[in-house]
Amino acid sequence: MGRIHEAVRLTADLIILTIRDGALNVLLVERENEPHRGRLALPGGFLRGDEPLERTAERELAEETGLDASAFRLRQVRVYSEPDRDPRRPRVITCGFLAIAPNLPSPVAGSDARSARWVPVVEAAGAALAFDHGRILADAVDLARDLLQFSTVATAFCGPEFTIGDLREVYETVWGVALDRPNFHRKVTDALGFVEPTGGKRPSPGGRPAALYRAGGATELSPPMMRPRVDA
Amino acid sequence: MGRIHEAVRLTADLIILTIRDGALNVLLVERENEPHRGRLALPGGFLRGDEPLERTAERELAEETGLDASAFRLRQVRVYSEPDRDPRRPRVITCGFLAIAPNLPSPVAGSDARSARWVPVVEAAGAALAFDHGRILADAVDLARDLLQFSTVATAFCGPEFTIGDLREVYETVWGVALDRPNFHRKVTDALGFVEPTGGKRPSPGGRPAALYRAGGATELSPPMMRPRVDA
DNA sequence: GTAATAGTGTCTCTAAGACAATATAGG
DNA sequence: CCTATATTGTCTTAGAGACACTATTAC
Repeated sequence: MGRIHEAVRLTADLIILTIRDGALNVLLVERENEPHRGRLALPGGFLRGDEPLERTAERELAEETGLDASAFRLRQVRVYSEPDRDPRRPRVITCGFLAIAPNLPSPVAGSDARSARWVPVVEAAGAALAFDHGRILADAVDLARDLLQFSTVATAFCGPEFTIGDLREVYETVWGVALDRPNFHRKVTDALGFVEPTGGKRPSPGGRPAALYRAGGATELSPPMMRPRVDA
Repeated sequence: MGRIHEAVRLTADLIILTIRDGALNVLLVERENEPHRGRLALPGGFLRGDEPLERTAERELAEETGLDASAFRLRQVRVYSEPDRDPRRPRVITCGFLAIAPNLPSPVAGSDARSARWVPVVEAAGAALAFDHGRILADAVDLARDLLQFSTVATAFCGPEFTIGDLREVYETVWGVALDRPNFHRKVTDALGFVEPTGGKRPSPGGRPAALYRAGGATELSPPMMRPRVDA
């Protein structure tokens, strides 16, 4: 085989999003090796042996967060193959994988990455992440915003039981808009398979207690949750 | 670097869709080399030197169709990295790129691929394509169907000038449904930036001549063109 | 005239959005 | 009682869909 078909190395980079303290957060690690040593970066790693790239992503997810990767649905964001995105040779090309996580108890129970921590997305977008991870993060957040519109993934940001108010806060946080409470409530409870009541209730601070729900069986959301028009 | 990070080779495979004789067609080539020699496959090729994968795709598009790749908008479908998808070693991992083309004059004016030809998608889905190209094609067609819904790419299936009827046939062909003519007409002409009239007309077979339009400036379509509900 | 296709008008119905009103808790 | 949050009700309006109707050509 000719040298013209340069061999490359592939990595899977993870964009693990969650909501903490009312803000969208992403899991970042501090790089311990060159290049970009000490910079914040998305967790990720090299494709190994005979695994598909999806398994690479699952493996890294488990290593970085200590969570069972099978509980998450990973989604490809896209491939990043600019020749200068990584100075190493042979070239390093990556694929972004989006994961949506509920609010996790400790900062991160992960083993491998002692330096892993949650960072608000607005803050991460301001910081200069390693490689082209800033761009990858932005693309993943865009994807997440679209997913909220047409699928039921919003429940993945919540725990096993949640209130309609919790779910509304997910939309408001990820989209950065305020939604009408009564209309949101009706829309969500009317959509088939989005949420189903558990029968339980949770007290609200100084108000009527909210009914608890769990995620329903549907993955597609129809009619979609319309994002309010942005009048530019 | 340890052997654990096996080097891989990357290819870009193209799913070039067009409409011919009222049917959705895809450009396929007959493989001239092993593996899968003689089988139908998507056009594509290896990443070369220091180019990004997008340029690989553009290059192959130009080589296979003779068309200027800059006239097309290529979209990543996704990465296919199953270890057994290609028997060659080192592993070959590919990324699908969707291209939407107007009805081209000759079968294919391409230079390199003498065996390139348009194949109806329904026929290609039945035939056993090389590698996992059947799956890639199916994913790309799904993506195209979604794009019609939320973007203005339908005009890319048409030439520089087209009638509303032409555009309606694009939707009907790709979605495989019949659409209401009056409602479609109003919807398209009312949407901002979707189409703009050229002032010209084109005679219809035994009917009132149709006004000609060209693609408008918008890329997003809002409100989206709703695909009729499928009652499974 | 008829046939065929292009385009307009109008009605119904679903669903989004605004917002009033009611329900249920803690103080 | 008041306050805060959850939930239901009601009205308005945008837009999808059905379909009658008009317009413009070829024959």
